[in-house]
Amino acid sequence: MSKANLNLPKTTFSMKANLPNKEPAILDYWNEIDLYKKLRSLSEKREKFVLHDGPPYANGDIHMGTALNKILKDLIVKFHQMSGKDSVYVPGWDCHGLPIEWKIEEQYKKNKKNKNDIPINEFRKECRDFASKWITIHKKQFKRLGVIGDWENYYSTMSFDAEAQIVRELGKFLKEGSLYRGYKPVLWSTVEKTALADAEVEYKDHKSDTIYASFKVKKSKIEKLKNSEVIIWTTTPWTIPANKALAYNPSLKYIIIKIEDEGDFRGKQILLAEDLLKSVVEDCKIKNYKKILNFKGKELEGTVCSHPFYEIGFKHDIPMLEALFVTTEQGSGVVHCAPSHGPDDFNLCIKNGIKAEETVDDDGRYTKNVPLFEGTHIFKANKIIIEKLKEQKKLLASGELVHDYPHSWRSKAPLVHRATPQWFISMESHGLRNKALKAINDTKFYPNKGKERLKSMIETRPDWCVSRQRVWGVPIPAFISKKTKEILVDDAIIENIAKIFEKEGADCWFEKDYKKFLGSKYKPEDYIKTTDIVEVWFDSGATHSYVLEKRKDLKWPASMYLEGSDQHRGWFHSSLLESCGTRGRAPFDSILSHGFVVDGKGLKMSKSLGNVIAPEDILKKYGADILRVWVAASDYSEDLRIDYSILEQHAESYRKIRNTFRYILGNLNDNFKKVEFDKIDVSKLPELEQFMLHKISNLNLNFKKNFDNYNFHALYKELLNFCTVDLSSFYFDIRKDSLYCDSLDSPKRKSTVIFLNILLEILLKWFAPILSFTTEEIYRLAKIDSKKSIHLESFPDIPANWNNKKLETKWMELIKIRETCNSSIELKRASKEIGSSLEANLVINLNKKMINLVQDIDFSELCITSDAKIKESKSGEIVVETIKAVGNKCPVCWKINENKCERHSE
RNA sequence: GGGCCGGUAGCUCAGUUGGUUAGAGCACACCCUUGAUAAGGGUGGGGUCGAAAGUUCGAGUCUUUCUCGGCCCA
Repeated sequence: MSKANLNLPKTTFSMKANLPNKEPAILDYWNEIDLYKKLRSLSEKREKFVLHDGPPYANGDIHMGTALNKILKDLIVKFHQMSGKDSVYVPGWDCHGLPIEWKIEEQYKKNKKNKNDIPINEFRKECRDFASKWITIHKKQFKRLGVIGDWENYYSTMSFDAEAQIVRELGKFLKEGSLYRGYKPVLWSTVEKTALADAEVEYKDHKSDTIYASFKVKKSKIEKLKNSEVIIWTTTPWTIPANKALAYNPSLKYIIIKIEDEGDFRGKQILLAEDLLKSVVEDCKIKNYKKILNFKGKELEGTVCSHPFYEIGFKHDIPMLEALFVTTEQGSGVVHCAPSHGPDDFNLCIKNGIKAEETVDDDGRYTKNVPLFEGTHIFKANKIIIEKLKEQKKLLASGELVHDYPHSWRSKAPLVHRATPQWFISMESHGLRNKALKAINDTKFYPNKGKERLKSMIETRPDWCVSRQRVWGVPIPAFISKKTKEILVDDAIIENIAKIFEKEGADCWFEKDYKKFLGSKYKPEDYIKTTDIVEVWFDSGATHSYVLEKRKDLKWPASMYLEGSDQHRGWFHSSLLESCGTRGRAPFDSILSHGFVVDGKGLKMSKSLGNVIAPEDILKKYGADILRVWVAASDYSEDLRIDYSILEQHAESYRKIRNTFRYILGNLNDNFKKVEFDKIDVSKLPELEQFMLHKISNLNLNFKKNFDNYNFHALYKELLNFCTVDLSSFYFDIRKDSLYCDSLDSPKRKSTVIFLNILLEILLKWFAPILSFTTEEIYRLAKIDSKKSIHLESFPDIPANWNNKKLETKWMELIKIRETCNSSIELKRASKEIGSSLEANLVINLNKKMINLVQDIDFSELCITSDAKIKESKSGEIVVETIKAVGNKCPVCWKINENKCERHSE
């Protein structure tokens, strides 16, 4: 061995990653070899793991949240695949719905076209094309992240199969009887005679009539309230005929006062919130009054009033209901509730078993459900109502108020909340709520807190409103009898509609002639075809039925649903309800939810704050593997912070890992030789290698444990620490001497090479799900196997005999001694006596017991010094002396010897 | 405004049922190396555990209030 034939590392694996350039080539390669197909045929007979993709909305470029979601999914899919499952991933898209409809309308607006002039199916086609366009774009963006899935056979909620199955699913609720027609307030324009979405609403000033009206108390636990009247304030007097309840806040303080002024209210007692007494007295010009009683709102429980128009035919009871939305900002502290004319009112009433009804028709006129006022237009009703209230001595005051009020963006006309006929799925009629709650109990949640979150939502949610008055969606496949007004319930018709949709898509529903849906059994002239569409949460909530159940490569239920934590109210929620309603259990075995992406300070990303980072920027600057590291290293159970300094930290870690691989490859000269793990005679290896195998064995146990709990950030950290602490600064540093300066046939060097081969294979596999591109680069460069891709591999089986607890105890001691040696060397270095540790000789003072433990250990090897001697001492303390080595520096191994170098002199 | 979740070194994260002086890696500083070299090694500094009050012999950990942030609802 001479200086000329030193075994210095040599590799074609570059130190610089250059990921933004290299990754696309690897993507091409995966495409070329058809990796997804290979994965499937490879794992044909294995147990399935199905992560069912929650469909993103096919609209707009992906953002960090979507990138996080897809990468996290890909991590889990790959981990399961490599742990021996058939881990199938079929991406999907959510396509129907208002935002796309809205986009198309915007385009019309720009071109001065009117939506109403366009045939419905022409409009729907444009929506479909729009969604398709975005699916293509998304697909490319998701693939770029390294996500492997069945991109060619993705699913979408607008495929004909999906549209047909959504009809069948709805049919099941219809047949069961839990799908019913009811009423619910929506924002309505009486001018355009249509419902408006939030995005179509403009808020601007509007002058409203205001009134203080009174409701006589009929029944109460509070004795003094029995002769009193409850005061309400409203800016919509015309809703008074639709009043069904009054709302109070249980935590507010209320007061009863007696009015002593002349007029309709002389001698009457009225109830209001104490905090609003001053403003009510002022508004109503009450001059003389007496305070009668104070009490907490809670005591109002069970109080019932009668309608101000009781005497003229409004005989129904008006219960007082507890509601937190009642505040002391304005009014009287009691809110008048017309469930047909306000979302708050509606929700409160439905919770208390009071249903909304159709009180106002499309044009804005009272219906026959409103006695006395039928046919009157609501915009002309205020005056009449105020007059009637006065007549009934129930009007305390009236006035006017200019305030922010919703208007139609198109006609600029003021809007109203109006109860319109809607389709609901009952939470109670067929025990849906209980089924869903049980299903939650049977589901595993990661993190566990998701369980409570979903449960509390299901516990309190009202019936599910599944209809929308829109065009871009699946039609509600129902016919209503002209004669009996009953809904046609017939399995054969539903199946017939579904069959037709399967062939033609749902567009055909909107064609004039609907005879073909009814077949020969029913006459089209006897029925009205509904024009509502299904709300999109039902579309996506039913994906399990047309994706998981229908596809042979998948299974029902899914192993996992994985989405952002907002989906507890979204997809998790709707999927759970849909599936419990139709199949009696959840469509998933487990749910994993992740937090939101926020900036480096924990603030949400927004254009106005200027803290938005697009995945595209990161891909250009760092590459997908860095983004994947960020996902793996972050704790997804909370919000995930990201900014360029955070990314820089992760890029730094990546470089460390990359250099770990580079060291191994260099010392193997890119020449990997497969080692059969269970054929190694561990006891024949040097103790250092035995110890490292033990480390691997330990790490493997933690790797599995962390994967079982989907604890990726812990898993990644352990891998990273292994690279930096155990390998780079310990094992690699020590073994450089043997690798560089021992002859190729030296047993120690050969053992080292065996270990490096083992290490390379294991590390590559462990890192593959995270560093999908980099591990593939190495896998191909080092020709690890003929399998064509690292992603076709499985995690290594670590032989049980690699674990060696006894050796670990011993080596923990050795490492402690090594640390003391380093401290001692550092002292000499600081005083400039030595530079390199090879310029040092060590004298290590140990007690008898320790000496016995370390007798076969060469500390000059462990500490990379020229010499190390052990001296016996009495004390249990480790004391190390560093002495400057004198002699000749061997030109080969650089060790300093008084005599010739034993290894490197002929 | 309400419900839920969270705040531990510059960053990413540990921190058991309350119990020594709160840990790791990265980053940083200094030194060494120049045979992993736009690499590698060594040593070291750095925290009022979001704030305050309380319970306790003892609080990062339990209670209350406040504050900041996130999601959902209104």
